[in-house]
Amino acid sequence: MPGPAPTLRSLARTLGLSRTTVSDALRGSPRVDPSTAARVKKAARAAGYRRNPLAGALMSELRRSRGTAFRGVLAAVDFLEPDRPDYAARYHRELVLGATTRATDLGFKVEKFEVGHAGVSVHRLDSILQSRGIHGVMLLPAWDEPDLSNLDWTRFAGIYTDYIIERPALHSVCSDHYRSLLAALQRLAALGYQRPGLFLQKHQDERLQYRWGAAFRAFQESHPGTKPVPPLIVETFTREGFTAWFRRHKPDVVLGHNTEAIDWMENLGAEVPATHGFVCLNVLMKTRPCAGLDLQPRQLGARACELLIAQLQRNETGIPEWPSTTTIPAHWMDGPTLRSAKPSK
Amino acid sequence: MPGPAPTLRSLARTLGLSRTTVSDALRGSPRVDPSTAARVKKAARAAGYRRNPLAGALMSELRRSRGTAFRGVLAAVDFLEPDRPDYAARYHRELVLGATTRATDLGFKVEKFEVGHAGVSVHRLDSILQSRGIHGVMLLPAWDEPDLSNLDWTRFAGIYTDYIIERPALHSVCSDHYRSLLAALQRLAALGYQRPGLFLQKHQDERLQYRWGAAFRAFQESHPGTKPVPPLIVETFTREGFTAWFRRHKPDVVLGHNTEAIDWMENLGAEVPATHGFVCLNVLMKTRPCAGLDLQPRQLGARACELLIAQLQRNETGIPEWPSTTTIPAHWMDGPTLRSAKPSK
DNA sequence: CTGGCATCTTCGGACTGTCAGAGTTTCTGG
DNA sequence: CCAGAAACTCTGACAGTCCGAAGATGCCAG
Repeated sequence: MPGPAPTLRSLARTLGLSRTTVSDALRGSPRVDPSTAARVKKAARAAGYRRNPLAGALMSELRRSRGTAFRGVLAAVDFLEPDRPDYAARYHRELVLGATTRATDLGFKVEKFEVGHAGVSVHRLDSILQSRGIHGVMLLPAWDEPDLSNLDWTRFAGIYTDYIIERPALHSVCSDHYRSLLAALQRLAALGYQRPGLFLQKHQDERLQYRWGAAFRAFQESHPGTKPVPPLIVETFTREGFTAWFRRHKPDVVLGHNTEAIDWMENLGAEVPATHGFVCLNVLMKTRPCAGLDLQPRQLGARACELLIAQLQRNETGIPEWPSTTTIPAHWMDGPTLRSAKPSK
Repeated sequence: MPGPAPTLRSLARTLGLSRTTVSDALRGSPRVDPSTAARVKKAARAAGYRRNPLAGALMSELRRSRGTAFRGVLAAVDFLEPDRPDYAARYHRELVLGATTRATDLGFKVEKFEVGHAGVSVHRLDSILQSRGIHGVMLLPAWDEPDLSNLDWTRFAGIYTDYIIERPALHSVCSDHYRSLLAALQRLAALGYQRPGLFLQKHQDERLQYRWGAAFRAFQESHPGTKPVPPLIVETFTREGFTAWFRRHKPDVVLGHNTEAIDWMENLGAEVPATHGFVCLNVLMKTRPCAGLDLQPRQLGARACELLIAQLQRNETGIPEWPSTTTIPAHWMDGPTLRSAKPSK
C-alpha cells in the first residue's frame, strides 16, 4: 500500500495531465476527450482515488458564485396561509428558532422567506435564492401540502419540517406522533387510568396518515380491557358530540387537542384531576394549564438544520433517491389535569 | 454596502496582517497578541466578516489528518446470536454492504466487529475501538435489545440500525413499517382487492410497537367496507390456525411474512393470482417468487452511515440529548402472486 | 496555398480557512 | 554582551471547481 492518499494533483502528475482535466474527466464533462476520460477513470480506479466531498462542495460553491462567496446561509421558506391559527404560528416560530440556534453553532445563518399568494412567487424565490447564493432550503409546514416542484432542485438541498412531502419528495423531519401517543398511554396506565379516551378532528388525523388513531387502537389491542372507549373522530368538534360520547363511554382520562373539553367535562360532573384526567396532544394549543405533549418544534428545527448542513457538506443537491423521514418523540409535560400517583385502592 | 463579502485575506490586507494571524485571532489562539486579537475582532465585526463554515471544516480536517491515508474508520458492531435465521443474516449483510458503499464514497472505511457470548466482550470492544482510534459506531440490530451502555460513549458517535434503542438512547435508522403497509394496502385497493387480510406472529409486531397491526387497522378504519378481515396475530404460526382464519374470513389478498401460506391457500382452493393474492412483508423471507416489500436494508445502511459521518464531522460524540429515528419506506416489489390490473367487472 | 473561422481539447489562475514550521523581534539571566 | 527562551507573526501547502485563455486541428472560400 502506498503511503499518502491519492489526490487530484498526484493523479494528474502520474498521468501527465493537469488537475483540471482529471477533475473534468472524472465528473464526465463533455470538454475532455472521451479516450482521455477513459484513461483517467481507469487510473483513478487503479490508484484508489476518492475525491474529498467536503472540498468538492466548497469549491463548487466558491466558483459558481464568483465574488458573492458562499457564506453559509440557509433559507427557511414559509407558505403564506390566510388564516393560520395562533398556535400554528407559534409552532413555526419555534421551528425557525431551533434551526437558527443550531445553524449559528455550526457557522450558518438562517433567513426567512415567505411564499404564497401575497408573497413571493415560487419562480421568483428560485432566482432570489440563486442570486443570493443560498443552496440550503428548509420548508416550513403548510396545511395544504406545498408544491415547490418548480424550484430548480438540481441546485438546492432541501428538507421539509412535517410528514411526507411528495412534490418534491424531500427528506423530512417531524414529531413521532405514533410513538409519543403510545408512550403517553403507557404512562397513563402506570398512573392507574383504565379507560383512556381519544378525540380528534378527522382532518387532523388524516394529515398524519391516521397515526394518532392507529396508536390509540394499537394500545387498546395490546391492553385488552373491558369495553374499550372508541375514539371520537369527527369532522367538526362540537360540545354536543363530545358530551354524548363522554356520557356514553365514560373515559377516566381524555386525550385531545382542544382544552375547552376540560370545561365541558367539568360541567358533566367530572372533577379534574380528582376523578378524571386530561392530556393535551399539543401543548401549544392549550388555553389553560394542562398536562400534555410538547411536540418539540425547537428540536425538530435544530435537527432539520443539521441534516440540511450535512447534505451541503456532502455537496448533495437535488431530490434524494430515497427520501427519509426523521422523527423525534414528543416530550411529556406534567400538569394539573392529572393525578400524580396511582390511587391506592 | 460594499460589494464583495469580506474574506480572511481581504480582512488581513486592510489590517496589514497575514491571513494566519487573523484566522488565529478570530479563533482565540493563544499565539496572537491579545491587543492584536482585539483589534482583529473589532475590524471583523465592523466589516461584517463571516467565516465560510465549509472551508473551515475542510481545512481543519485536511490539516489534522495529513499523511493519514484514510479519513476515518467506522465500526459495524454485530451481536452474536445463537440461531439467527438465514434471512436475518442476509439483512445484516445488506446493511453492512450499504454502509460500506456509502462510507467509501465519503472517504471512510467500515470494519466489522462481533460482540457477544462467543465473541468479544463489551469491555474489550471499548478498548479495541479506543486503541484503533475509531470514533464512529454503527450497531446492527439484535433480537434482544442490545446493551452497550457500558461503552464510554463520551468518546463515540453511535447509531442503531433498528427501531429504538434505550441503552444507550442513540439515534436510529430503520424501515417505516407503518407507512409502507399503508401504501401497500392502498396499492392493493387500486388493483381491486377488497378484503385484505394480515397475519403476523405476535412477537414480530410487539418488537415494532405494533406498527404492522396498527397500520392495517388504520387502513380498515379509513376504508369502511363490509365486515373487515380481523388480523391473525398469534404466538406461533400454524397451518391449522391459518386455515381456520382463511376459511372463516375469506380474504381476497393475504399479507404476511411466511410464504408457506401461499401453498396452504392453494390447498384451500385459492388460485394465486387468479382468485387470490399474496404479499410478503419482507422479501428476504420469501421462499418462492412473490410480490412483497423490500425493507431496503442497503439504503438503511447507507443512511446510517451518512448520519454517523455527519456526527463525526460536527465532532459530536456521546449520547444525544434528543434521540431521533430516521425511517425509509419499504420499496414495493411486483411479483407473480398478484393480478396486474383491476379486474373489469 | 493561405487566411480566417469554428471546433475540440487541455491548461492556468484564483478561490476558501487551517495548521505546522519557520522567521523575526523582544526579553531574561549569567 | 550574548545565548537562549519567549512572544508574536508570517509563509507555504493543501483540497476540487469553474471560467477564460491557449493551443491544435480541420475546413472552406478566395
